[in-house]
Amino acid sequence: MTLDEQLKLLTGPVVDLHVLAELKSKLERSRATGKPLRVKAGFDPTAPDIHLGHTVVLQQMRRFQELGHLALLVVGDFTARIGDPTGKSATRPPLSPEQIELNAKSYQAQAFKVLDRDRTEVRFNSEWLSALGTAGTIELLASYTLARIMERDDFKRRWDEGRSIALHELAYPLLQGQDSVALAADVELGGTDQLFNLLVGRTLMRERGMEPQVVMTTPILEGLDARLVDGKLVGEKMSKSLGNYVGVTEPPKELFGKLMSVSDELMWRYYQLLSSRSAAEVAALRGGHPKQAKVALAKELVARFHSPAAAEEAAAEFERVFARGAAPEGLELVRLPPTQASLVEALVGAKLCASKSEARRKIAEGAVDVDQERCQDAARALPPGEHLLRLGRRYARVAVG
RNA sequence: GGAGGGGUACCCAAGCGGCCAAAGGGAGCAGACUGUAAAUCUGCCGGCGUCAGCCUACGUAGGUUCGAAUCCUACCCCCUCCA
Repeated sequence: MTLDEQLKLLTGPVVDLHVLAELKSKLERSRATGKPLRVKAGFDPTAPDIHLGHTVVLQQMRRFQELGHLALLVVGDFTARIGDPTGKSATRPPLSPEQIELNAKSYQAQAFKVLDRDRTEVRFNSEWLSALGTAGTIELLASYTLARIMERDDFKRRWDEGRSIALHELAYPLLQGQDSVALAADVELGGTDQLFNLLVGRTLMRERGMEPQVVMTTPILEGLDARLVDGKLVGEKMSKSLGNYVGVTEPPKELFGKLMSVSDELMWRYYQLLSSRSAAEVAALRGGHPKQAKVALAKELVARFHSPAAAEEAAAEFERVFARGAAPEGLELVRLPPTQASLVEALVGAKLCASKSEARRKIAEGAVDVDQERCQDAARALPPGEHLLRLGRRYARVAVG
């Protein structure tokens, strides 16, 4: 791959880049010397489960790995005691060491679904930050001024609004920057909300007489409900609390189904930020049928977080259930006593409806199939034996008697 | 401490004595359409009920009234302004 091609690959999904020329020369030098670049990304072990949004940075890291570079995954076990104030309106409570360790473990396990383990170094920042000591800490703090720290938007806002800012929070960007110094990072990656912290790392390195790291930020991933409005993709960020996320540990069927439900526009966004496919491959998919592209994306991600076999299975099941309208496999048989042999009661018993009233309504709406045939008779009784019920996309198998 | 505004169903939000199980929007569910979706259109959207009706609901507890989400009293909780 030529240098220009590499640059194109690496900068494609990136929002902020400081500084292109430096990235270029670093890549050139690496190629000439055969020495891989040290590409750093840090995370706070504060959230135990990660979703696709968290993997955007990892995916970017992966691109570097594929060009032969080294990923430095920094576990902020020390800084987690402070809590990154980014985007937070209040001082955060510190985590217990046990919780930090647990989260760090699960995060790593999930991160390696994206990263190449052989080209990754996992480092805990307590390793060098603990060793800093009081003298070292003061020295570190001395290298930055309050005015510069207060340039950061969220600090400034909290200050202006008269909310409290604890002194240790001001140290967070410096400690993160110290990570870069300690690791002699060539590049640091992070979400756009990390820009300030990443740039502090640059400054700090320069002040220590080191070659400053290149800083790249990746976009915040839109959630599943993002839609096209007036030709623009509009949507909240993916987050658990908004319920528009895909967790990387979700079961294959779940993952596949959620990805198939996104709008076409969002699919292309996901391709850009989450897929490992080359630009040429994606371009080819754009020329084909959108559904095929969506299936390919869903398969790729299920394969990544589970296995290729699981991806094939999920795809086949999806095709069977949704495209052909068949009942899914492995349906649990719900047994009903003969006294509850009415269709209405069966729908409730099989948990397809929350109440009999709802069941009656759904039957009247023509939403219910009994043994593959639509039934609009709310008074219908089920004869003894097995029956297949369907309400919308959900099925249930019931046995009467 | 003073002055005011407000608490309505999953969420936002109208209603301000009967026609209110409570407008409208969002979310959700279903139907049509499709490429699986999205967008769009349609229906439903407290519970029970052989659909007449019954029960539970408008911060909490009482009261006035034939009748209250709507009026009164007390209490709890939020928010804004002044000090």
